[in-house]
Amino acid sequence: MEAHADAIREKLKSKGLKITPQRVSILESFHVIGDHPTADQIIDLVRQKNPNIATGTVYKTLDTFVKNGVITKFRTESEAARYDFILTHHHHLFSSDDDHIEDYENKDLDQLLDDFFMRHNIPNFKIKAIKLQIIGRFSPS
Amino acid sequence: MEAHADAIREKLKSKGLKITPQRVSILESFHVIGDHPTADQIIDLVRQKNPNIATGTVYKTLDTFVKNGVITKFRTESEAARYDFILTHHHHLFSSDDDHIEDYENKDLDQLLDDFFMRHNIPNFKIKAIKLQIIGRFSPS
DNA sequence: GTCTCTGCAAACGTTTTGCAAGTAG
DNA sequence: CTACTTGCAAAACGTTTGCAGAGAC
Repeated sequence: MEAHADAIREKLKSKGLKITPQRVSILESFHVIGDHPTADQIIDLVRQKNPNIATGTVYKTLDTFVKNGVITKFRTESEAARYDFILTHHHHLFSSDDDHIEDYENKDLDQLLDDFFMRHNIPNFKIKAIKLQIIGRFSPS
Repeated sequence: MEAHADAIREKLKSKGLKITPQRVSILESFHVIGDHPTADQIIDLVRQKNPNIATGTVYKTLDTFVKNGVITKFRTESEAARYDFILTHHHHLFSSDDDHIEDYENKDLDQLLDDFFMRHNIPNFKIKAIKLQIIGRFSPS
């Protein structure tokens, strides 16, 4: 029934995490919401199928996933943290009008930045990662 | 006594904001804390000289300052928002070990990014600003 | 004198915690 | 069987709000 269920079980197993219905539900929700959900959005969605799931459980689970490299967590201008199912290095486009966020991935850009900082070393600082926050306006396509 | 007091009064006046001891204290605190303080750090510092200042007042004041372009506000991986006294466009270096943050400003970098996105247009998106989060490790100088 | 700002306390939204009961392995 | 996970409720944390009194201009 759920197309991603097997892949999700595999992923949990490969990280040495126990497979529970709650965990599977939470990971499935990323495929439905797609975007970059807040904990609250995940709770709402998961409760449609599993009304008894506790708020604390979702937070603990998301935390476990972040710690085990299943998902990542980031923050925007607004209060609530957001979770990201995509693990490969990427940047974000932020709408200046609302909370909408999209991914942006471009190897040339990353190469350009690498080259730049190779040439312009920052004193007493060793770069581990560079993330761009690209703020602007989405226009209807 | 306070070296920056006059400049601060000028700045408030130029923005059409009333000059109150609380507002002056809060702006002075940026020169003491230097870094990128949280509201909480500002409250602690301001209370050393002005023990009666209310939490709500500090938040409201910081908000007023942001709205009037006196300071800016941004978020990091951690919970609390941070405030920035520097208004010119700049990027941030984030310590991967602790909460330390430093500014990074480089016109060449900004030019490089402008050129890049001029050549690589993002469909249905109009860029307004680009902020780099440069994550890494500060080494003792 | 007017209008804004301040202090206070209550409340809000998000997230964390402690613990007893439940469940995956 | 054991260790980890869940549900629940309380509380912690950062922040916002409403209001009455105080203060800047």
